[in-house]
Amino acid sequence: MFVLDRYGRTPIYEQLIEQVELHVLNGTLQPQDMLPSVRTLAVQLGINPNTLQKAYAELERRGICTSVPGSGRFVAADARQRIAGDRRAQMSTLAQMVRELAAASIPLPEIVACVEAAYQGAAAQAAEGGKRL
Amino acid sequence: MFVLDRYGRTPIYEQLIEQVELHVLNGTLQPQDMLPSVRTLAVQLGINPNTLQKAYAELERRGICTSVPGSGRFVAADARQRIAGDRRAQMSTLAQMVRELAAASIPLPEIVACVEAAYQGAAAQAAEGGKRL
DNA sequence: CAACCGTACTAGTTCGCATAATACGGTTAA
DNA sequence: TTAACCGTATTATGCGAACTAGTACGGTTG
Repeated sequence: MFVLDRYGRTPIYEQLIEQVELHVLNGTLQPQDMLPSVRTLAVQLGINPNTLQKAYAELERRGICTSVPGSGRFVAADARQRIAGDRRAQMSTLAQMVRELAAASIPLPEIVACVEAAYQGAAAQAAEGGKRL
Repeated sequence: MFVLDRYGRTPIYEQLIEQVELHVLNGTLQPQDMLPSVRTLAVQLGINPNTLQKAYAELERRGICTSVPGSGRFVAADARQRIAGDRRAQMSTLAQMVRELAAASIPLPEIVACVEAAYQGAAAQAAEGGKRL
């Protein structure tokens, strides 16, 4: 359910945040679902519980999940909307990347084709995920 | 000519690499142009010569510039092509980002519009730069 | 009561980045 | 030729972020 890159530059806790969000977006994690507990998932991934705690705390700060001490941690009802909102704001990053490609004289159609292909691929995968529900 | 962000997460030496490449792409730096010397630029930017050395060494490894000990460091003849090639390879990163936006249910037309706008903006800026040469 | 859950805190390690200081060899021009 | 540049190399150091380790406390569940 979670795959970590131990050697990249992105911290583990950010990778965890990213992956939880992706699971929420593609429906693997639904509202009210319980997230794996700090201890069990830490053991399963071979990382320190504190690292996981940090990721969960950040997810909670973003309103993507809520914690119930003694019981567990659950996906918020409006988690998907919150994440989608954040992603929309992220589009400025996409724009920056496109500007750099433009500076490299990479033709616009090539970029657009790449974008559309990626989008179609993701949409297909989402449809796959939908069947599982 | 160079602007650094001292507080961001990206290392200074990577920012330097990025900016040199951008200057090559937009024509501020032309083939055979001499790059600022390690010492002078280090003083000018208020950074350590070693940090600059690291950036220059990486640029050289990529074949974007060549060093002539005792004389200076110069932009390679095919620097622009090399950078453009690297950027083309970078498009997988762009695709990944698009997939995430797709997962967030952000409509494709919205993404494409953003891409085209960014591209047009960059193209316009490139035309501006061209006039200066 | 036992076995979970989240939470909090302190301490210590590791690693990359940046700095500091110094030294060596080659080129250029006065 | 000598001074003033150039690139290059080496060693030591400081620093902060990320991560680990260990421990402790309170709440919930069965």
